[in-house]
Amino acid sequence: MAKEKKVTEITSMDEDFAQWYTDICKKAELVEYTSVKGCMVIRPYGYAIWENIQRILDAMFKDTGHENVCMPMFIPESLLQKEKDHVEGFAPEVAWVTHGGNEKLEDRLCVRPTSETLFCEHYANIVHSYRDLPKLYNQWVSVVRWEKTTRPFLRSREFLWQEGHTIHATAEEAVEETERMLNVYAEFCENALAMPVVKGRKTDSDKFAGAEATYAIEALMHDGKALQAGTSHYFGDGFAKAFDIQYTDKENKRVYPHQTSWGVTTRLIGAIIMTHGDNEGLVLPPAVAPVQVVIIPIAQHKEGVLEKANELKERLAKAGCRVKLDDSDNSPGWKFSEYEMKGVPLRVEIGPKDIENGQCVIVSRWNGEKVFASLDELEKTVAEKLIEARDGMYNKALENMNNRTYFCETMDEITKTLEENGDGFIKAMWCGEEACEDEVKEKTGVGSRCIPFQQERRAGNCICCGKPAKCIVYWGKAY
RNA sequence: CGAGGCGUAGCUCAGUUUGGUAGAGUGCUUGCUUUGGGAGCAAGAUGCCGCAGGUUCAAGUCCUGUCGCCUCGACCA
Repeated sequence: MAKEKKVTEITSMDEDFAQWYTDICKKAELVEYTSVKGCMVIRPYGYAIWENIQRILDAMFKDTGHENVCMPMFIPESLLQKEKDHVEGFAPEVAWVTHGGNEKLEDRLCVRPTSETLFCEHYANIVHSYRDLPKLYNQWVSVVRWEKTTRPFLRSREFLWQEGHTIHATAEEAVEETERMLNVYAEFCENALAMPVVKGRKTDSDKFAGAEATYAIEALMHDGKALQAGTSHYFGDGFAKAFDIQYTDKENKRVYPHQTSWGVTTRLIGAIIMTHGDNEGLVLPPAVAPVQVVIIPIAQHKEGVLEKANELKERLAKAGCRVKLDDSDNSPGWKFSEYEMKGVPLRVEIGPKDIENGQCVIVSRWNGEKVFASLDELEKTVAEKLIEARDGMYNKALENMNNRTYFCETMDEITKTLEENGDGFIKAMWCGEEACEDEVKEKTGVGSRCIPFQQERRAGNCICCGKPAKCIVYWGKAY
């Protein structure tokens, strides 16, 4: 019978989380593989999610005073090598262009893995006076990092992202910018993606190559693994010195400016999948869902059903809703499954019986709740249900994160906690020494995720060496 | 890059042990009947068996090489 069909079935996440993830990517028509490893086709439905992410974030960037620019995709090797830590961090995973046509290039070109060096070269040209500062730039492009192990959205060799690059007169201003943008990311994740995050600073060993400080938002996935959802870096004047960017200040002195960079990537789509998805498939937060409401006519061949369905579609579209009417001749049951798999937040069913009663059925994807709604109040009810979906999804994800966050006082306790409860966030005190950080990872398998801004003192000593602790740290297994 | 697994129809896979006409389910196309949880019947189309060599009268099957994908590690957004 129908229920035995395997083709469209999604592997249960308890059975095989990795396969569940891959199934959703394919069956929800988000991506398709290509003949180049790690380079995927982002299909229309997947790309539409990215477009919504872009649209909302871009508005937030503009609101905070940023301008979009576009840098070249190639970086000459000589330019990449100007900042020592930076090149060391990225060189192992860059792709090189060695030929132009049949001619071998004198200075080979790397395909940008990130664009700090290009922005620096540019800033050196255009920043001369304190009057030229700050420059608050951002670009939406793709970058290439030749990863060995690849997974759709989480780790691909080419990925889409935005990279903000700003340059300021003072360190204070730059630090402020770094924090501001991390907050923008956190706000976006929590409001638009209904995804709770932990804001914090990365330990020194985990800093971006060339940064003075790296901040990150960390999210916890359904399987208890952590995912870095966004980063913001403070560079101090290190890049300015390496690239010889100087300006004349008010006192007519030549000084170095201070820089930042910050980015989020299509990995956010992976985060959405693994934060909200369930065994029926994807569950999309309304703000970024390509289709917010799907209308499914029941017995659509019957007089008046399609007309009514179209009328509802027009009304919802007019009310500002992204709405789709599926009048294909697939059975209603097929359509239910299809749009559940694709994570459409709300389903509106309209059939002869409903029309007779002046109502329709509204089903929420995130909790499966089914209600009858008066057709007169359709717009209002749909709007309420969409808000309810965002709030419900956020609270559910927050509860999952809280339930999977543990405080530990000894290394053995970490091991025991992970064994008993599965992966999650471990909160533990730390002395600040890299040796201890390494030892924790080696002995328990969890790495430091971040030093949260929201500090608490739950014990006096470092979990590893027992010396006085400096801070509490979130530890976890990461994607 | 280390360890393991897998490449046969759009998809999931059988067939490989023991060489002998290329298979199933699902999907796709057409028609009719259906329609409140992946509908039914009938007819039809679809294959460089990952790629390259080799052994053989004969290779999806055996041998060698190679490429790709998946899982787990190490590295990373």
